[in-house]
Parts: sequence; C-alpha cells; structure tokens
Amino acid sequence: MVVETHLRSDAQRNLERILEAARSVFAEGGLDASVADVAALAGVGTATIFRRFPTKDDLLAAVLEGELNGLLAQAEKATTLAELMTAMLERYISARCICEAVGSELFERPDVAALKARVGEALAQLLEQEKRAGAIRADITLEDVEFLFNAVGQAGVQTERTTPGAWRRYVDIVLAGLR
Amino acid sequence: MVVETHLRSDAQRNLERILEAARSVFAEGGLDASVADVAALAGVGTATIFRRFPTKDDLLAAVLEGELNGLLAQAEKATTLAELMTAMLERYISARCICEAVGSELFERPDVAALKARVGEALAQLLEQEKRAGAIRADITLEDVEFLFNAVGQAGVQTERTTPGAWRRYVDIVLAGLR
DNA sequence: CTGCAAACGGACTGACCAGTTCGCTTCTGC
DNA sequence: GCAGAAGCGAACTGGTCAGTCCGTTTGCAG
Repeated sequence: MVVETHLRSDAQRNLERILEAARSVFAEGGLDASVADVAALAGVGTATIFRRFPTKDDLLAAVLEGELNGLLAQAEKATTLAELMTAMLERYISARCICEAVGSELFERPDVAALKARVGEALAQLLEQEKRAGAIRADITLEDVEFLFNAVGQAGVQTERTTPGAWRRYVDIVLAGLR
Repeated sequence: MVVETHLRSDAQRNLERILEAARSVFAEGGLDASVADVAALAGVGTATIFRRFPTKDDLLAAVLEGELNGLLAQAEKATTLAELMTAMLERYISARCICEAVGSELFERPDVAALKARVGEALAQLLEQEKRAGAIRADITLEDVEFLFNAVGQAGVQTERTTPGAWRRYVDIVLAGLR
C-alpha cells in the first residue's frame, strides 16, 4: 500500500479518491481500463494520478494490494476450506482485475507477491487441518488448491455475465475431487 | 472457414499464408496481437489481410474456426472423458486466443457457435456413456463439464509459462470430483 | 495576511493500432 | 504476348492511450 507522509490535505483527499475510483474502474473493466477513466471518476486530472503513481502499473499494484488485503482478511477468519474458497471467490469474481493480473508481471512485484504468500499461508493452514481430519487426500499440495481456486475463479468471471453465481456449484465439485 | 472461389493463384497463396500466420500470432499473443504482426509474419501488407477479412474480428473468427475444428476432430475420436479432456486441453492451452475468446462476442457468431455446439455434442455423448457406466454422478450436466474444462484451461494457460504441463494433474482431480 | 512551495488539471506528445487509399505490379483469358 | 482486371502493399487517417508540460490554484507556515 502507498503510504505518503507530509501530504497536503487536498492531496491526501485526492489520493483516497483515486484509489477508490481505480478499484471500481479496474474491477469492472479489467486491467485494460484507461487511467483517464479512473481520473474522470475520481474527479481529478490524469496528471494528479501520475504524480502519485509514476506508471499505470504502479496504480494497478496499489489496487491489487487493496484487493489482496481483502482476500487475506477473509482467509484469516475462515474455518473450513469450502467456506474460505466461497468467500474468496466472491471477491475474486467481482473484481476482474485480480484474475487478469494472476500470471502477469504484476504478481512478481515484491509487495504483491508477499501479500499473495500470506494468503497462501492461511490457505495452507486450513489445508493441513482438513488433511488431518481426513477431509482432503494427503497428496494434495498448496499449489493444487491454489491452481483449482484460480481455475474456478477464471471460469467464473467469464460465465458471471451470462449465468451469475454458476461458479458456486463448482467449489463443491472441486473439493469432492480432493477428497 | 473462409471459402473463396475464383481466387487468383497469388491471392490464394496469400490467403493461406495469412491464416497460418494469424493462427501462430494469435496463439502466442492472444486476441490483442496486432494485425500488422500477422501481416509481417505472412509477408504481406495489412491491406491484403483487410481485403479478405473486412475486420480484425473476421480474421479472429476464421482462426477460431480452425482451432475449434481441431478440437472437434479430437473430440470425435476420443473414447473416455479423461482422454478427451487431456487431448483437448493440450490444444486449448497452446492457443491463448481460444481461451480469451471464450465469453467474448466472437463466440456468438453463428459459425463459431455452431462449431462449439458440435464439440459439445461429442462431449455430451461421452458424458452419457460414462454416466451409464457409473463413472460419473447422474446429476452432472454438459454445462458442468464445459465449465470445469474451461476452468482448467484458463488456469493452465496462466501457469503454462512458469510450470508447463501442471494442468495435467488437475484433469484427474476434477474428474474425481464428478464421480 | 501573505508568500510560496506543493498540488492541480487541461492540453499536449509520441506510440500504437484498426482500417483505407491509391499508384504500382502481377496473373490470366484471349 | 498483351490488355486489363485482379491483386498488391506502403503510406496514410482517425482514434485511443500512457505519460509529460506548464500556467494556474490552493493549502499552510510564519
């Protein structure tokens, strides 16, 4: 997350507006949405955005960190894998930009990668728990769960337009495959 | 597929070059690859492409039809769902443009939609067969299989760069979930 | 208050891309 | 083997987008 100190009050206000607008614009339009659209929604000029975020990728990274923090919060309070996957997918699918960013260079940024790793830890903990309880096969790895989580998310984003919520059915099917 | 009659020999040669170049460029670069790149690889000018394909989407549709025909050929000779999904995913994952096109307006074109439906039929036939044999739960639908197929494909494309072939493991896991 | 650094935003730049124009080249029917 | 139709592609157009410039405004310290 961007933490600017000694920021003039108007600049601070604009920064918050920009981040909120960016979250909304990129969630709806994906990574290809334009910075000009973000500026328009935030009610600022494009220059104001580029002053805080030198490149569009910097802005995207900030948005992504916000989204990942949201995912992390949910990951840390969930008690079962099914509950966790459903809660996370709800967020994941409503923000196209997260899905599109997976596998892009954005996820290689240290801050983003670190957050992703923390989400992975929470996931790994629940996975271990369910493996001990015999609810999940012993040979399933964290990478397996991450891949399948992402898979349902990606496909869910694509079908969300035509058949909203269809992805919910597949959380159970995938988890059944891990049993 | 584009079937031009009474085409001068040089025009016919160029058309074939264009389609082959387009297949390669869009497979590697996805839907956002430029028509200029296709022209360069084919060794023609952009005008030559736009003469045969009035818009970029027309060119993409032609490429997509070629890819879907390939998928169809594999779908029609497979004998088990596992075999079919693996064979189809191999193609699917090596051509980024197919995955990106799923859920876009391209799939709403009559020719493309018809081909997709034919692939679906082959899939449905195998699905029925495995359901009768008790290898698949009775409440699983064609849409379920298509969703999960697409899900593994999408995620596979994203991980292919870093861990090629990782997706193979998940065909079995997903099928286990359907049992 | 007031001076001025900090911040602003509209207008601009350069790069890129889909699609068009047009003068030139090449096949082909006779 | 030649006339002209069919085809060609380099250069151009119009539009979009990331990122910059610069004259103007605004918050704040003294």
